[in-house]
Amino acid sequence: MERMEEQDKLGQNGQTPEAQAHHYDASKYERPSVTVDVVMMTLRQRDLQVLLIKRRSWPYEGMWAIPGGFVNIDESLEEAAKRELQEETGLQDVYLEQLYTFGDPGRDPRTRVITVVYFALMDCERLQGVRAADDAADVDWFSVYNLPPLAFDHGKIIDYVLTRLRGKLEYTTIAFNLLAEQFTLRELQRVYEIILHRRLDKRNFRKKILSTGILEDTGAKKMEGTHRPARLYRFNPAAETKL
Amino acid sequence: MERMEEQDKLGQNGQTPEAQAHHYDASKYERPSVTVDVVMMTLRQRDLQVLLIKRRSWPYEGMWAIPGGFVNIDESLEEAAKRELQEETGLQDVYLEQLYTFGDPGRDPRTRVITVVYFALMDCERLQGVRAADDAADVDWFSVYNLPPLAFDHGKIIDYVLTRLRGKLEYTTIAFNLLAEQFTLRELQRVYEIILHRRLDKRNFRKKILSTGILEDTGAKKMEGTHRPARLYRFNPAAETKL
DNA sequence: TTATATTAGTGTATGATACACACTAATCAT
DNA sequence: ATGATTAGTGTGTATCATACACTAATATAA
Repeated sequence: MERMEEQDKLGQNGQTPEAQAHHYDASKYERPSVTVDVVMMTLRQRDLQVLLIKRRSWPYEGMWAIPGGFVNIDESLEEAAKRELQEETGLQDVYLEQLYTFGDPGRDPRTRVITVVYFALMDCERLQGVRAADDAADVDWFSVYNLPPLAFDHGKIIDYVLTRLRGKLEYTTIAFNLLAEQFTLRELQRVYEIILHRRLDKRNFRKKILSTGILEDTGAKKMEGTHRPARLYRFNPAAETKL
Repeated sequence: MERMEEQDKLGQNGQTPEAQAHHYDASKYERPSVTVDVVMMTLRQRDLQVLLIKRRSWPYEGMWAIPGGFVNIDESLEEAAKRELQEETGLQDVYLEQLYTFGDPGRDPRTRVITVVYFALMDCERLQGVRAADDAADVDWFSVYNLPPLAFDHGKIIDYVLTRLRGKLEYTTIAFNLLAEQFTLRELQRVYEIILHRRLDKRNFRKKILSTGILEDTGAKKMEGTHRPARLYRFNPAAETKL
């Protein structure tokens, strides 16, 4: 009955496993590496897009991958994800959510890597210009509906993000993170349509959203193009009710 | 622009971070430990209960904790959780789901520990007798509605399990994992009532469950007590429709 | 054998929500 | 003034959620 050891995961003396290694089979306590990967998504060109980085070396050389990096010893997982986000897009204060942790041995042929996957949503207006100069051709946005060959298990990870995003769209206010501060109802509807990948009825959509009271009319209108101008709304987080 | 290193998480040569330590600030690559914790839940005595282990040493000596242990270098996270489950309850083929990964520095005062939390559901009939002899008083079942003082951030973790369990109850067939193969509709209703912690209307509950077609009448009846016997049903996973 | 206690099992009416569907309103350009 | 373009609006129908009370079948005890 190995419960004694299991109960007190780090042994009786509070030392790390390495310090106890001479008591045990050392391989038993060989440690996996921990990374965070961040799936960054935005709406561009009426499309749901994800940021990918082109790998320059083995393994999966030349394939595209989700950005990620090691968790430093003194930062939380979320801090690591935020750092990653900042390094890749220059943005802070972005919606960030932990998704799932992938840790199969063999998912990385080099060594055992356990990766905690976060996903981030940002509106592309804030993204304008920021890091636009960074077109060294090794980082780019791709449509989630038309992805290039992906390294590691990253295809599976993006599928999973999409499933979760669709699920949360129905009962949370997550969609607002993909829009600027002010937006028209049609723009909001387009967010839903692009993510759910199907048309929605305009009247029913407006009725449903407006009935929840999560939108505030700014009074302003969006004058653009040769047609009737649309009211601009703002998300009212105070009325954080369920959809 | 640190993208080069970030992109290729393990460096250009495929070696582990330790092997590269002389190139870098070593502390940057000091590695956290990774454990899995398994929140095992069952229905006993008309109550939702969780398995806890009493700590025998610092930190949190004498407090109760969720069972957990290191992830071995060659096993997947799920395999580690299954192993943990097997060690604590002797059961295999139990419902197991990854919940969330907790990794704040400081959540364990000894060293940096990132823990991937799984939760497991089991029916207490299978649990009968198994490991019943194991009453060394350092492992026991507790009502989730009346928990003892818990070590680490384990209170938060159990809260989180309960929230997720309640959410999934509404739109999945997760509840069946807490019952034996055959059960009456009243027993199923009781599972829902105990987890949601409120009374449900008998007629509406039966109507809803039966209308989904996920139950199969076994033909048998449960003869027990001095009252009308109840039909016994079986879960039909073929009709894995949504609730 | 009859009465009693106990839980199983059943239906209907009402309100709320989801869905399908087509025309008018306001602006810009010509 | 006209045409092109997108914004904005309401109603009827079907489906689903909810509230609610009595009869049925068994075991036990008188």
